[in-house]
This record gives sequence, C-alpha cells and structure tokens, in this order.
Amino acid sequence: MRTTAQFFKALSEEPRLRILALLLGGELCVCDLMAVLQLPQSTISRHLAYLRNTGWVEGRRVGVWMYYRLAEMPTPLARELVELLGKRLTELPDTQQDYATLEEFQRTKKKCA
Amino acid sequence: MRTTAQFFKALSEEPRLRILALLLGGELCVCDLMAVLQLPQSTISRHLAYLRNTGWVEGRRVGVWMYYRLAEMPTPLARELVELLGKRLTELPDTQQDYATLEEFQRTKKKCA
DNA sequence: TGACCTCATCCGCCTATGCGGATATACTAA
DNA sequence: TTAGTATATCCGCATAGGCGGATGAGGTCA
Repeated sequence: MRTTAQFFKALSEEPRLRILALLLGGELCVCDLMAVLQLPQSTISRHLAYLRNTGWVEGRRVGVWMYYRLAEMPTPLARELVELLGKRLTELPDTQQDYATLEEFQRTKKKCA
Repeated sequence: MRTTAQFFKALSEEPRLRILALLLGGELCVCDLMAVLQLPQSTISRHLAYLRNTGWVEGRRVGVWMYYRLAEMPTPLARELVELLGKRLTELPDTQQDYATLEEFQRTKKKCA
C-alpha cells in the first residue's frame, strides 16, 4: 500500500506528469524533454531520477545521450493505469500542446538525433 | 494539467489511499475511518479535508455525524480511474485487511450507527 | 591528451504538507 | 442551559521534496 501511494506520488507533480505524457508517445532523450518543458536540465534530470526510482521509466545510454522510455509495469493496477493515461491523459489540451512543441523541436534539431 | 497532478496527489499518501479504498465500499463516518486506520481524529479529519478540497469525496452531516462518500467525478479520466481503483486497489491484501477490520468494528459498535 | 558535449548529482534555500495535541464548532439530549 | 459527543480547525514542529546554479562523471572526437 505504501508502495502504491509512492507510485501515485510520481504523478503528483506537473513536470513529471508532462514527462510521462510525452513518454507515452515513445522513447525520448533528455534534451527533448528540456526543449518541451522549458525547465533547466538539473530539474528535468531530477524528475527523471524520481521516475526511475519509482519504477515508472527506464533509461538506456546511447553514446552521450540517455534515452528514456516507460518501463514494463509489474502489476495489473500499474499496467491498467498506464493504459488509462494513454487514453485520457494524451487527449488533454496541455498534452496536445506539448506534443506539438516536441514535433516542432524534433523537426529542427541537429543534435540528439 | 496542474489540476490533474493535484488530483493524483490525493492518492500519494498512504492514509488517504486507504481512506479512498474504504470509501469505494460505500459511505462511512469519521469514526469508522479512525477505527480502521488507527490514527488520531485530527489526522483523519485533515486528510478528509484534503480529499474534499481536491474533489475526491463529499460529506453530509447527519446529526452529530459526518458521513463521507466518493464524489461524482467530473472528467472521464477521473471516472475511469475510480473504476480502476475499484477493481484493482480493492483486491490488494492491505485493503482486504482494512475491510475486515471495518466489518469487525461495525459489528460491535454502538455509536455512529 | 584536451576540448567539448550530455546528463547526473550536489548544494543551499524554500514551500508544502505531514504529524498529533489542544482548542473551537456544531449538534444532541437531559 | 449545561454536559457530552463528533468533527473541524489551529498550532508548532519536522521532513520531504520542489527549485536552479554549480560541479562531477561519462562519453566522443580531433
């Protein structure tokens, strides 16, 4: 139960929720997230560490870049929650806006490719 | 989005999650929750205030007693989340334990009836 | 090796919020 | 009206965790 509460706590801050919404669309590197959220790198990285520690995401290193994606969820509750977020969180206007910003950034970026 | 994060924050503390799990089973009064959670009255009441302010529960007064129940959820995300909790949170061992404690308490209590 | 890049962690600061005891409020009943 | 009960709120305190700048670690390339 404490674990479950901890799990929900990951969703309780706006930057983390936005990061998760973005990762629902697929793997991204840290600089993508910085570009969309417009937050300092240390802040992004700290939230990613939090999400990693609570089992929400996992990262893999590719050369200099770290790519993050949603992790495999260990429980039915968690799996169905991800499914729900994929259906309902992604349709929110703020999320759509973030998706648009991401697409624009990815179209023009040279690095992190 | 901030609202959504705030909404999840209600689930991010163990006592609140237990309270919600109990209320998934139906309306309860404060003394029921005190009996199950074994926490001081001020603590229970504070968490209920938090849940009220974030739209999770609503209370009605019956004489001296306050009965709390889950509120009508305003968004599809919220409604489906409640449905998910009803299916998956309630099957967790800790929740089952709380249900048993509640039933035992309600069988023997004289007041709050 | 040294310059440079990405990302993680450290640091000090600050706010939100947890806690439980004490007090206030609202209601009932004698 | 007074006593008693249930609940809400207030209080001071402690801690988790937010923030962004600075620094460190890991990797690349000339």
